Amino acid sequence: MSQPPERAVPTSTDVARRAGVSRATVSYVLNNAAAVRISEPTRRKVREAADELGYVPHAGARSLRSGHTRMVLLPSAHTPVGPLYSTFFNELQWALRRLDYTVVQYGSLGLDGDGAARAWAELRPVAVVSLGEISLTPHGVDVLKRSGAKAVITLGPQRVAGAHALVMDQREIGCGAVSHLIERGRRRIGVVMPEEPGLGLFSQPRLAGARASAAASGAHVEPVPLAYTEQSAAALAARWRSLGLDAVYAYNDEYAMLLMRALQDEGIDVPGDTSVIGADDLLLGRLLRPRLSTVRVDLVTGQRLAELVDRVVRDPGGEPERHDLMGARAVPRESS
Amino acid sequence: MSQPPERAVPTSTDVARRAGVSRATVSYVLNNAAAVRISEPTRRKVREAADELGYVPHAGARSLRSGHTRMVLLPSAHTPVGPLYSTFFNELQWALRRLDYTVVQYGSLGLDGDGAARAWAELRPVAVVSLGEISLTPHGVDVLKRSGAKAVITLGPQRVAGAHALVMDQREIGCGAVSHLIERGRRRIGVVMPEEPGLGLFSQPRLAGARASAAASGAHVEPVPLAYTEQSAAALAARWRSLGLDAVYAYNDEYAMLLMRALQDEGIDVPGDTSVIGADDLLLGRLLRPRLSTVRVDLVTGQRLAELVDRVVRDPGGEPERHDLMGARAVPRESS
DNA sequence: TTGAAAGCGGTACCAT
DNA sequence: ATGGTACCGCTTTCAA
Repeated sequence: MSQPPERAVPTSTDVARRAGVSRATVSYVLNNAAAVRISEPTRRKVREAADELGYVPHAGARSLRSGHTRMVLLPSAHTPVGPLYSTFFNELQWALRRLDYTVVQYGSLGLDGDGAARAWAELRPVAVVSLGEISLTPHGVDVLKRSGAKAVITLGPQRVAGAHALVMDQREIGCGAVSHLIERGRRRIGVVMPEEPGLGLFSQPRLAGARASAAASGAHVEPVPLAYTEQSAAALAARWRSLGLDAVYAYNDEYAMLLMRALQDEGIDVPGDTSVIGADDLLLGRLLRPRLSTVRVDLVTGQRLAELVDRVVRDPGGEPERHDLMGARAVPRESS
Repeated sequence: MSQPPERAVPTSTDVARRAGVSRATVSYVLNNAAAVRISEPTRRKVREAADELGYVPHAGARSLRSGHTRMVLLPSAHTPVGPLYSTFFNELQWALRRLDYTVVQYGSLGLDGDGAARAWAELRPVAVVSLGEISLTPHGVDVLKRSGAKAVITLGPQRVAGAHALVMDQREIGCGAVSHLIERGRRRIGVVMPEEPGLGLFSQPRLAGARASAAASGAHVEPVPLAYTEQSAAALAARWRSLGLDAVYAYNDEYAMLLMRALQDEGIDVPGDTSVIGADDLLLGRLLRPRLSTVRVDLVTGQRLAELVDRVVRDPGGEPERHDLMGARAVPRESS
């Protein structure tokens, strides 16, 4: 099929030569240019030539000429965990494609905020939608905008100067969890803080929300570190009684399941001795006994976010908006 | 920060003017060109000017000039499920970046094989590593190679003509699971087939492996459709006894956990009446009682795959190789 | 209806 | 040590 002898990549010049027309005509035909009328026979010749050569236009050359792209760049450091994010992500990509954008995820693992922004800017995306795993600085936002990005949108716990912010206030999750526990009469509440790196952007605001909620009713909140391993959970369970807590909000359902099992193995009754609540409403949480209470998060739909991206791209003039996008509500089951 | 009045994107010409040098010098300095010697004061002036302007080179223009890119494109349709894939994915991205590649995931949801290949080819990636969620055709491979891709690597259940194939033979998973069940003395084995779309590329070969393994010992294999919902699991459990099966390999741990719980709720003893085994070795599987047996999959490390990509890019001449990359072995716990 | 030509931003050869 | 310049592939204006 493909010879080593470096077959040259076919260009529009090759197509033109093969079809016996000029490069201009090739461009007109292949882009269905409305402004000019090209005869049907010519169109066919051009298309055939392009097909036979396996011609594919060079996106870089095109963007160089036109001065813009239709690329929406989604930075991704850790691929987002959980079905919540992946559903959202897929929706967003699908909706953006329908709006005729090219959606590209840029793996930015191991890049700092400004370095990442520079790397993204090299691709001249028309929009950047950051899910907040990588911390975008105000300076990074500026670099992107100077490089031609019409829309820089952050979707995360905090807003960033200069960017349109879709604030997913993670505090609401911690708040919802702890409020529920307090309603259940709990007063000394542990909040699991995952030890895994990269989760701080989520766990910190969740803790803050938990604190706020507790402060309002004079309850006590105690951060509890936990790694996502059985050993770590067992160790925590072993010293659980000494902590004197009567409830725990365990970051999300996965950590909650892990901890709940460890507590049970230690002979601690859930929810009798200790209430447990997670977050994300994973199906698996319903399989445990007692069924895991959780906080359900209502994320913005990918569809709506795609529409916002498109609106900002078309009219970049507007002031950076701030939207609150997340609703969180406790779903009591049996573990609390 | 950013005015509506369309501030022009700074180019190397702007940097040159501001630094009082030529564009050539700017290029030399910013790329640390070894061939030419530029005085230190000039270097500083150029760098300062670039900084002040927020200059970021245009990747498209660069690739146009140089005739190649360092982009490795990873098509992604459904973001891969499970910690196995995401770990692998992150490793791969990280390792490729260390080799100085730009890693980009291209969301291809809703594109057919050839359309997708064309879309990818427009970006002129130097390599494409397809995880097999999108079906790459031989023609698609050819389009990519003609557009300059040095390496087209498929990582999936089947090989594709023209591409280097890293065959992850999913059959081994089904084979490992069913062999284990047969060793345990089981003879009538259900194989869960997820009803969710997009999983067929994985579930079909797993079933084939299960069949192959069963045929060798005269055991019976029965495909059992199951959706990832509690209702579906309950319905299946309700008619379980009528199926007359004494074991089930449930695609992966998530489906296995779901089904095991439903069977238990139906009063069916696991593993007494029915053995259950999953795959992927999720931590959560160990939290259930009985602990879930599973098949652990040893995927190629991202590091090694990155090295292969790099090798093929540097020496594209070689014949498409075929590597077998996956080892699978049963991890018996308590459910089988 | 079609073609010639300029120019987008960056690189690298060849002069100076 | 630095500058002038041709060229990469594509689009689009203008002329024929």
